[in-house]
Amino acid sequence: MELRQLKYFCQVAECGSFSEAAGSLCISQSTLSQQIKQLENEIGGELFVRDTRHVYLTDVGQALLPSARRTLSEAASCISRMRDVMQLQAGEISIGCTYTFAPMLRDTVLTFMKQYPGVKLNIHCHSVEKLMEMLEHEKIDVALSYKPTTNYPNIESHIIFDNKLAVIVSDTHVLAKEREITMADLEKYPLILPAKGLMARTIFDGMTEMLDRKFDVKLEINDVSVLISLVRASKLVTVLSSATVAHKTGVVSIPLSGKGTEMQGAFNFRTGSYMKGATKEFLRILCENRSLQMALMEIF
Amino acid sequence: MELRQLKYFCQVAECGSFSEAAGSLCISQSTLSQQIKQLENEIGGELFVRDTRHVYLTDVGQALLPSARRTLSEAASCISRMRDVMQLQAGEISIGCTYTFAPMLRDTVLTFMKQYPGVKLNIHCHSVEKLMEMLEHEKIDVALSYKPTTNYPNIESHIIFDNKLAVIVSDTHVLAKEREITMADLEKYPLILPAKGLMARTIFDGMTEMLDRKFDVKLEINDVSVLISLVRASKLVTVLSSATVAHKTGVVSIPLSGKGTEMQGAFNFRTGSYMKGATKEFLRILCENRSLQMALMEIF
DNA sequence: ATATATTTATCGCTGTTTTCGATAAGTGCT
DNA sequence: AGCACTTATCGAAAACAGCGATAAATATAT
Repeated sequence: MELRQLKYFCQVAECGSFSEAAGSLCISQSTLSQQIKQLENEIGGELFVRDTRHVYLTDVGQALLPSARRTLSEAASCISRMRDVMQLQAGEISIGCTYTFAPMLRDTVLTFMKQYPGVKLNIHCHSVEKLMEMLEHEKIDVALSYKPTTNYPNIESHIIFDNKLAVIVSDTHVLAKEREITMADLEKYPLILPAKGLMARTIFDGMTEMLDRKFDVKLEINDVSVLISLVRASKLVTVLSSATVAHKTGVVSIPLSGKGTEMQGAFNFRTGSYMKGATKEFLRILCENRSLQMALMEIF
Repeated sequence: MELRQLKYFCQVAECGSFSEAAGSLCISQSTLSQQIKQLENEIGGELFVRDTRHVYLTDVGQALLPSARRTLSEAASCISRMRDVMQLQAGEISIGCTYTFAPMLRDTVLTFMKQYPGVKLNIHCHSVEKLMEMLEHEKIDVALSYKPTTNYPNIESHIIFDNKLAVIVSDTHVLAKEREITMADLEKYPLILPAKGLMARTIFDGMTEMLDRKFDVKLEINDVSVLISLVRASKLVTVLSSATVAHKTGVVSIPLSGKGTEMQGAFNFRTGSYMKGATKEFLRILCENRSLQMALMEIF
């Protein structure tokens, strides 16, 4: 049994005539006769009673008709669903990002949802390590984060902006007016640090591990928003990528001198793997919006 | 797009491998590759991403998979529905009968329902004329009635028993003991007649139209049950086919002498037309039961 | 690094199937 | 009886599914 035969069958049932059905199907009447006969042979029963003037459905034919129509309609919906996905009118993508990157996604998400209302967007905020694992297991299609310092196999990173680790203080802090701050300067102030696992902390640790600095670390915390609000409301000092506080009020970021402060904003995806059309679109929109953020970046 | 290709596609998606899918489908891997490629060409998009080790669904493929499965399952249900109907495990038939015949159907209906619980039975009680019209318009598959006196084109009658018009009286009536009654005798008693349209009346009118009889008709009624109960409870006399009162108590039927008293019980169906398997079965059961009724018939 | 094994794609060929046009056969209508 | 219209059948041609062999690619093993 093939879809072609079901289509032929339904047409004959609708027309009540082989010749008329053959006409509207644009095939010869003989072909139609043969195909119906073949279907009947396969089933082992007659589908039509052929009066020389008309054609009637047998009880078996009557049983087949609604089922055949449903089958054809399901087949049609196969096509339309695929076309919808291809035209980005349907489907679903999952975007991963670090908590630091989440605020940057706002405009991209809004633009994407507006442009592709049929596509469902799933956003997962996690640590870089968790994101890389999710990428590997295909839980997400792409991950936005600072480029991981460790190398993950089968994962490729595409850098979208360069950033540097900076010192963050309240805008009323005595350091707020400085043009640049050294690691030595930092020893003089009470610190509050992002918890281990966050990229800023990883970079910071990388910078300090060769040195013999003694910092006055008062607190570690893994929530960047809370970290920033603590800094804003106190004389405490922290280090974060300058982009993280780009939109925040009440705090300022001051370049941190030294080597190894570079942090690269990137999207990460499975090497060689297929990327969904909708994901590509999301990234395209992200990169368009990026120019805005780049401008902000370049202030520092 | 054909069912074959959808089947292949689903198998590849399930196996995650062309070669393995080809094995379980009992076709060569090259054929499978070609068929999937053909499907992809028709759609205008890729369904799988071929890693040399594994095969992954693209977003289009992911969209197709559930739809394809539904389509295949609908196609399978086409087959099973038709098989059910062919094996008389599903379907529906409509039986027409006159009010006179309805009581005779009881046992047939019970046997049929027991034997074919999956088949729905519709029973329509109407006048012979209405039944013939319904037959013509395919509202019913077969009609049970006395063979119509007028000839309907395209309708064939198959006689299942012979019967005669009889005089019906209460078993306490003075005529109850008679062996035979003539038309002349009937003039001496008050009559109650079945209304015009009922077959017994048609026969009776046929017998009297050539004669110049003056009957004392007290009442006409088109409900046979009420007619019989009136006769049972009074000294009134009526005429009906003897079979009609075969099962009734309190009334007796006495042969009516004269010509043209013959009435033939028959099932009527469209000439040349296809008869559903379930209808044939219903009639077979009816005719088996008929032997019982024939025995009753032969009493008179 | 090289070889091996495994996987998918492609090519040429074969048998089958679909399709067509022509024709036969059947039946209602004039 | 003949016409008009239907479906079935036949033979030929085109299209297609399917196969085996082979190429190309790459992960795994050596």
